[in-house]
Amino acid sequence: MDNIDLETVNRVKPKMPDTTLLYELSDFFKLMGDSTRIQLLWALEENEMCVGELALLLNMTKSAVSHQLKTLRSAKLVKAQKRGKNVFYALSDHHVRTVLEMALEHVCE
Amino acid sequence: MDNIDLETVNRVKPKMPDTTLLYELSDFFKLMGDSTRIQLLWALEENEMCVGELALLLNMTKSAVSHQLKTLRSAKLVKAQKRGKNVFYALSDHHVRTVLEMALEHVCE
DNA sequence: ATTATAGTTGAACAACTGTTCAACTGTCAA
DNA sequence: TTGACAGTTGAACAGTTGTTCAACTATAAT
Repeated sequence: MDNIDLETVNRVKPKMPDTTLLYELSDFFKLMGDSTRIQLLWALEENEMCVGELALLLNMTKSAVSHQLKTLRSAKLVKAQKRGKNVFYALSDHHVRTVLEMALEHVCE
Repeated sequence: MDNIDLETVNRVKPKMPDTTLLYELSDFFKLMGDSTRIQLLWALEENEMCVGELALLLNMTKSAVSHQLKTLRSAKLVKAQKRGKNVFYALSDHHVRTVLEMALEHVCE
């Protein structure tokens, strides 16, 4: 006696995402799953800004902001450009806006 | 002497999301930021399934699956229905599919 | 050259997260 | 009623994550 429908399981199994894609997907969502990083992306959608400006805007230390920018940068979501003493950050991927808007639609209902 | 452009900061500040929305957004992304939960949602997009079937499909213990289903359920992303000895889970929000597809598009490039 | 500012870095710490394990509830069959 | 199965639950554990702190590099101004 077995309450499991093996047919269903076997039909769905090949439709599951492969491991690589799966981890890319969850890594992307993990990246967005932090309020500081969302704020950074949100702000940079308005204007490129340097670390000090972002720190002032979010009321955080430059160190904390810099750490998170590094994370976003290594995920290729933002890019950095040094000008004089400052390092200016800007969005490098305009997919970000779309995904944020989709999530907003989901959350606001 | 101050290298910060206060005008930019003051212009962007009012455009930032308020605290509540911010946390709703990041909580939603946190929810998607786990490969097990993505697999569960992905599978349930194909068919409602009971805990045992999902555990078999993902090659995990029923306990682990149950814990994650509880998380998804309290976020209203899935709903449960008891039938006999089994508890069948199904998607309760078809926004999920859209968001997953958007993220897929982002990741696959 | 010296000093001050902008930003980065790594270690440390606390908080959080996902899985496991064992004990438990509830349902069906014999 | 007894036993087996389906699922849930909470505690415990290890692994991860975000911020802080202090030390550091690099650029610009005097």
